[in-house]
Amino acid sequence: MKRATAQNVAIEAGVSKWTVIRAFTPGASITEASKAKVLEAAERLNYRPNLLARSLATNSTHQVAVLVDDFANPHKLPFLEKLTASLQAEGLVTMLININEHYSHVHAILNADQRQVDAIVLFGTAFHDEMLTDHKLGRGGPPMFVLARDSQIEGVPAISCDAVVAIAEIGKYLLEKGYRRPGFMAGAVHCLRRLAGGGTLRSFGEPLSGSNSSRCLPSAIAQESGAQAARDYLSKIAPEDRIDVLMCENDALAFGAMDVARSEFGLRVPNDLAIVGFDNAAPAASPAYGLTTYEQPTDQMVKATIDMILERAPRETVNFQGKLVVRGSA
Amino acid sequence: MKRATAQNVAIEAGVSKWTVIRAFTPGASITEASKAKVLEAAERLNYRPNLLARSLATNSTHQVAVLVDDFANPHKLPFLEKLTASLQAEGLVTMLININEHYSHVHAILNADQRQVDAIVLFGTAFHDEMLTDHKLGRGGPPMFVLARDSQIEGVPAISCDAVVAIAEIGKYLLEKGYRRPGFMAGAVHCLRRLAGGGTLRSFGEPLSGSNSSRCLPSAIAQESGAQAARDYLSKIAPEDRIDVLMCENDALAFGAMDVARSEFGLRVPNDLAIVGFDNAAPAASPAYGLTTYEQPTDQMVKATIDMILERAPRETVNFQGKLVVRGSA
DNA sequence: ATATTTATTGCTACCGGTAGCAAACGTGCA
DNA sequence: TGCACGTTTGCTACCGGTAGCAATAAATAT
Repeated sequence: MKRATAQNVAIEAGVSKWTVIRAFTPGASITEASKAKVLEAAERLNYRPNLLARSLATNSTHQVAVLVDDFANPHKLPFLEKLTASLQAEGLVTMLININEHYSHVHAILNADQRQVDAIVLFGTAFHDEMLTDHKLGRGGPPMFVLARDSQIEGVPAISCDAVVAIAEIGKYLLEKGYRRPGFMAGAVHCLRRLAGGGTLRSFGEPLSGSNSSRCLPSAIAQESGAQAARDYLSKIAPEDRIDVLMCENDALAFGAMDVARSEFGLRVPNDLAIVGFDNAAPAASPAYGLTTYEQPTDQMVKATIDMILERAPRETVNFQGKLVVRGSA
Repeated sequence: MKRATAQNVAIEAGVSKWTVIRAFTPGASITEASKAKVLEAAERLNYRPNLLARSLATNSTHQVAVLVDDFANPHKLPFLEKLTASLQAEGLVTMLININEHYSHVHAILNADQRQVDAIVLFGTAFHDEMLTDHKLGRGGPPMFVLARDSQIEGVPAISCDAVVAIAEIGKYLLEKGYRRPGFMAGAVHCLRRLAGGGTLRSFGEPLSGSNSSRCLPSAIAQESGAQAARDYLSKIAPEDRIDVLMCENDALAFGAMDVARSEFGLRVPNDLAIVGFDNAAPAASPAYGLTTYEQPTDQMVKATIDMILERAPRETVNFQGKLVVRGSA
């Protein structure tokens, strides 16, 4: 059975299709009598307005594309929950696009654009292709935003946690605690880093002043990668030459590293090796890990993103301050 | 700058808009010459077809709504990753809808329906409201599927992991290991349970034959709830009266319970209390937990779901067999 | 009772495509 | 040169709504 249209309801109710539409348009000019008549007919035919047609006519879909490329980070899930819930509260719906080796950013953006989404959110994902950004989407394309990562792209605001402040705060804390030989573990997805490489280490080195220089362990983003990177490092470097604290770009890496350090190398955390994460993912709070980490102000970030999408706030890069969550690991 | 339409390109290229459309329709009847002419003009104007208009005309959006209500379960994330990736590989895009106290199933289904999605997948979510299912969506609505949970609803096929087999297998294993006093912890979201209440306990009780009866600890789904439920139970029941193995409806509950048992009650797992989860979520593999759990065949389930959506397979409930993953916790 | 204002209803045109028929075009063959 | 045939192009009608003007009905003023 084909679905009923406004026209069908109109015939059923003995009015014109525009009257039917009005019955479904809040605040439209229509008498109570005909509205009731229409609603009754609509009920009989089980009519529900076609939002596709409306979107076409009004040039607004109330859909927001959210691109994610790192499903390995457990932190993504609660963040995604907040984001979707908040979007829905504003009448927006989420188009979730998984960026991977078979489905590139360009692919995703082009697709979202053709589907006429109201905005595109690069969630924890950034990319370079200026050619696309500037040219293809310059002309009437949807606005783009980068969430939870910094943006290198002109005209694409970023909504993120202030990495410099975060690093400084973590560094200060570690320094006070007496750590002097820090190491940094970064995820290696897509050439960009949330806590951008050099800058990070320098900021961290600074509070530690003349201390030993930092070491960087590259890896892909994921718990298993964190484990592997830690394994490589610990088996290669003699105990006396090792770092005394490991900062990880995200908690997933930290969990992997901690697992390996404890169970494969018998190291005590934090005594033999302290570990700091970033995100305050759920398992960090569990006594099994007790990870000292840094919590992003996700509520603020989500709110800011939506405000920009709805043009309730200027569309420009903003940085929020997170907070250090001290637990047993450092 | 407004986006270019086929009509604009047509004028630019000196042809009719239908020729423009044909240039963008694979296999359409058009000469190489005019196709090149059109593509060049399209490039100049930065034309990209409007999929909204196409969807309206073809009556197919290539969008699939995925409803999720339990973001607290870490298992959802990799599952969601697979689902989105597989959908995208088939040219389908995911509309992710977050079901919560502010946004009900009915709300979500109605919205998805009005957006003309090609299918609705209740992912790990089930609901009763037959009134809606039968009446409202009976008439030309999108097909619905329940993924990773069983379906009570007539005409809504479920794609899930065979719970009876799973429970039997777990029970058999635990029996062999000598456990005799099992307890079961179920999530209490929305009245439905994946391993439906009574049946579960009976299946589990059966292999344990004449042994002590099972205990059920109700709670909401989430790690914190698991912790709370375990805390309540352990502080209330004397050590000698306690269960010897706790089966949890999902890993998140198991993690919470294990944390509490170990760190708050000093119990050794599995010696003092064995714990079994369900899902094989990422942290289960980590030495920090080493959780014995049951892995759902997610690949098969996702594939089956998509086959049904695309009508490559009959739309009927299917059950796949998972496998027991034995680790240290039981 | 009639004129004037206002609320309600119906209308045309349009959003940007698709489907499928009809005309125009070229080509091969008689 | 003329005709049949297949290809290419253009056309009308349509998908299911929205916008905003015009006509009509109802309410108020004179």
